[in-house]
Amino acid sequence: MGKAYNVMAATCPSRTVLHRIGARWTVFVVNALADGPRRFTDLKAHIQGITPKVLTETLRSLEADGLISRQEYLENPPRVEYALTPLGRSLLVPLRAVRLWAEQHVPDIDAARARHEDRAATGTA
Amino acid sequence: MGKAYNVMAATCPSRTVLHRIGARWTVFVVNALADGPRRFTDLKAHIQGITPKVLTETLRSLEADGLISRQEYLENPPRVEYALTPLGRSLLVPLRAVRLWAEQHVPDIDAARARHEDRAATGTA
DNA sequence: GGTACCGGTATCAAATCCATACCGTGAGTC
DNA sequence: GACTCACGGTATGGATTTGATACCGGTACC
Repeated sequence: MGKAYNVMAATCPSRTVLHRIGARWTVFVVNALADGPRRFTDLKAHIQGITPKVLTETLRSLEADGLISRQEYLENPPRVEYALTPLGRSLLVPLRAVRLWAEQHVPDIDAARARHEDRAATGTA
Repeated sequence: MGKAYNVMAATCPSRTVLHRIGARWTVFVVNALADGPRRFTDLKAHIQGITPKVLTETLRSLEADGLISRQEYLENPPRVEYALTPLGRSLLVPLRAVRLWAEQHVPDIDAARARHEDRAATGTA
């Protein structure tokens, strides 16, 4: 069967999937859970700059899509652990590649941006 | 040297790179250019649902980051072609993987969403 | 002269994202 | 028994992004 869905079609369901993946913080959360379950506060500290509200929203969305699981322990103090599901772990593969690409190509992008600045400053010539 | 940048650090430059990659339409545009240069109107038609404004913005950003090139032909009628640069082509590799994942896992995500709906409707039990 | 195509802009509304502050529960603590 | 703290979040309200729709200047064609 292979490719039944085509992302370029406006009505294709894969659109909504890609939308979720492309959401601002998905790649961070999924990568952060790569090494095992983490707690809310732990995630918040690890993913620097994320606000609790956005983290909550991201986690809820990912949970709704079956990419992560939320396990509540009614201990003391109450503890909540988030972990990747098998589906989430399969997404980790391409997302890790994206993260790696980003980390490896910072100099290239920076250089391109500098060149662009130059060209803009010098005039359109 | 390998990994000099860490995406999880708030101040890391790789953040801005990941931000650009994760922008709403980047994955579509880069994938759309996979098979060779395309013209503005062609892109707009191919990437269904994108508005000209957003397409323009996305193309400008990608150009600034050196991921695509914009070639203007002063012929008649005037023609503008966008193409991936070598850097953009290297990004194509992980992005194509993301696209494939999205296209392949639609049923899984749909099923998860349905389960989630169910659970929400039935009550928290 | 009127219409259509190309490569976009302009304008304004809507969705999203973010910062900051706050809440309820229970534990420790004095 | 009031005070404070950590955990796992919410509430609020503003900034940023995204989107829909309409339009523009230039040229060719009819």
